[in-house]
Amino acid sequence: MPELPEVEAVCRKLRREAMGARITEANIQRRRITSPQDPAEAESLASGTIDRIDRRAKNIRIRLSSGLTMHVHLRMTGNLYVIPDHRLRPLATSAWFTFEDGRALLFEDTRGLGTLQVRADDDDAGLGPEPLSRAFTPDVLIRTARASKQPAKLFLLDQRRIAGLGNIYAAEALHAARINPKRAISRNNEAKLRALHAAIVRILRDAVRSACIAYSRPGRFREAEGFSPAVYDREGEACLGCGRPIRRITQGGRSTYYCPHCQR
DNA sequence: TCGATCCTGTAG
DNA sequence: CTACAGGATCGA
Repeated sequence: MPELPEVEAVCRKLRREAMGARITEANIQRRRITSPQDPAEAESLASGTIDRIDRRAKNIRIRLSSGLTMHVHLRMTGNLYVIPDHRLRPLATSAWFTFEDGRALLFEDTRGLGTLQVRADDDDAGLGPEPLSRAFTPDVLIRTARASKQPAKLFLLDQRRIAGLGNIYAAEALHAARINPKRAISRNNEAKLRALHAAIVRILRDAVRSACIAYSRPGRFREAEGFSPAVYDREGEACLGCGRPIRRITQGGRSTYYCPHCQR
């Protein structure tokens, strides 16, 4: 389930629970998650105390006292959280890191598509601006949009343009801005692009807020109340704007939900 | 720009 | 049984 807001929530919770912890043992359970890095190398590098935890796009970065950084990407089904004892780890464990105080940082991932690498730097090459940072201004969006021939939906999913938007929130933002997902992003006028910028920021902020509430509750689970999609996963249901049915199409191999009437 | 691919789980 | 899943990369 992780898109930017959920990753942000995971990150903030980790920051409260794992900052300053000393890693005494690292265990990569699924070899492929570190690819192309050798799992043994990742294990040997993941030591020392945790100095900083932050997020870039959908990556969680855990900075270690050695100066190295663990880069964790949860992909579709990953989750990263602290458990009281590593022996409590679930079956679908991709990696775990024991702390000096007996707790453990757990990387759980049902599908196992998530990744973890220990790298010498915060290498973000190629990622676009963070949509919730000051760098993401309406003018930045307008400039990059004008230069792209991609369909609007694929443009929003392209991490090189805007870092961190995913399938749900891309669809929601396009609906809020009344933009047709199939149409080239560059063919929208300035007013629409400004509306899109505002929609992205507002929707992500709201989603971060509800994700944080959901994740801060005891247990390791959630269920984001507070956020109910206007179009996502609502094929055939009534558009909240015009009452006509929401349609589902495929773009880039993934579902896009939109209202053909409101989003022209 | 498409389709396949990495995996497992669940809904229909 | 098939289709699909909130992600991203690769090669044709």
